[in-house]
Amino acid sequence: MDIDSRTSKLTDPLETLLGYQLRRASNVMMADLGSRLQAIDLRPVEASILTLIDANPGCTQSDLGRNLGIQRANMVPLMVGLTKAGLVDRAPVGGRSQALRLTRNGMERLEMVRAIIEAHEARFRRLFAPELREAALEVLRSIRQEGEAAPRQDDPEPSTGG
Amino acid sequence: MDIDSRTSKLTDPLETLLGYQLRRASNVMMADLGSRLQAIDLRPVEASILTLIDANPGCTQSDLGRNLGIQRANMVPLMVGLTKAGLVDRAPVGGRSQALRLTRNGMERLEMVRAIIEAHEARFRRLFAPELREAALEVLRSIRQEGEAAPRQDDPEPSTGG
DNA sequence: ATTTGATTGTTATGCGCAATAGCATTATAG
DNA sequence: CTATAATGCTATTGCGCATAACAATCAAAT
Repeated sequence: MDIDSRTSKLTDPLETLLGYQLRRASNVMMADLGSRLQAIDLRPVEASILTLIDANPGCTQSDLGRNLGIQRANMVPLMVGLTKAGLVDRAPVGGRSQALRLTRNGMERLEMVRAIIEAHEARFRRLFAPELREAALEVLRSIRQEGEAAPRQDDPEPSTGG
Repeated sequence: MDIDSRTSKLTDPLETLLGYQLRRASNVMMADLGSRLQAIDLRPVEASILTLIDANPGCTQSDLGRNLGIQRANMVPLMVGLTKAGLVDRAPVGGRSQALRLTRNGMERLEMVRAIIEAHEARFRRLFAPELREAALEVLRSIRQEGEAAPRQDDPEPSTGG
């Protein structure tokens, strides 16, 4: 190898890989959001769930799972937690289904979530040239469709997660 | 709620969030790469490591960790695995450090990795309008810098990971 | 030259997220 | 009515990442 063998900066052939950059950028944003949400004792997934329930009162936890790409099984402890925390109310609706709604506490918490998310998004949105913003979101959505439509040969449905 | 209460498609206020879309897109790409790499018995992290060692022969595993955003402690089982698999060679170099190099097997495997990554990247790169490609990578890199530079108040160094 | 500090590889351990398989309950379609 | 499907749930596994601590070795300071 060349000159700076002993420094810690390596030449990085991964820098040009879309998948790699996407992953690291995503991790950075998740870390930022996570640390902000800690202040109101929520994790990113939980914030997503509150947001979704508010926009779709009466939905079931299976609905949420499908939209967020979370397995039914993994939704259980999540919803139990939010319910015990008094943020979500579950009302039997016939069948095994339960209609989900935010409690008053849940709505108040959601307001804080909104403020936090706004600050968080603003921090990073400013890195995008204005003309790029909408286009970027659009491309990201198309990547999702690409993968969720044809997960390659097998059937291993998405992993995504809220 | 409105008309299609009972369908599984919810109205999704998260669609416009950069962080959310980034995360889901990243998960899609990781899933795709993961399933492809399974064919040659490697995981994405391992493929990254092989790539990095090849580009920086003689580097240490701490170097790799720093570049990939992986904790020293978590590098250990990774490198043990790759070494036992006969893909990487570790030679003491003074101090506790070990100089890492790909074995012949490692180089052959890396060739397969390259082909796989190329196909994988091509699948998704085609979703980007050509003018967007370089700009997009650049923005993603800037997001990384943003987060790795100022992880917010505390010191919780990045989580990223290869 | 000896102490101080930093770095490297390592062990152990815990937490969070996601996947799988299986089960009981209830609604719906034939 | 019966077969099918969907919902919520349990249990278990594996992976990724974090922390704390430790021994070995080098580098710098006094």
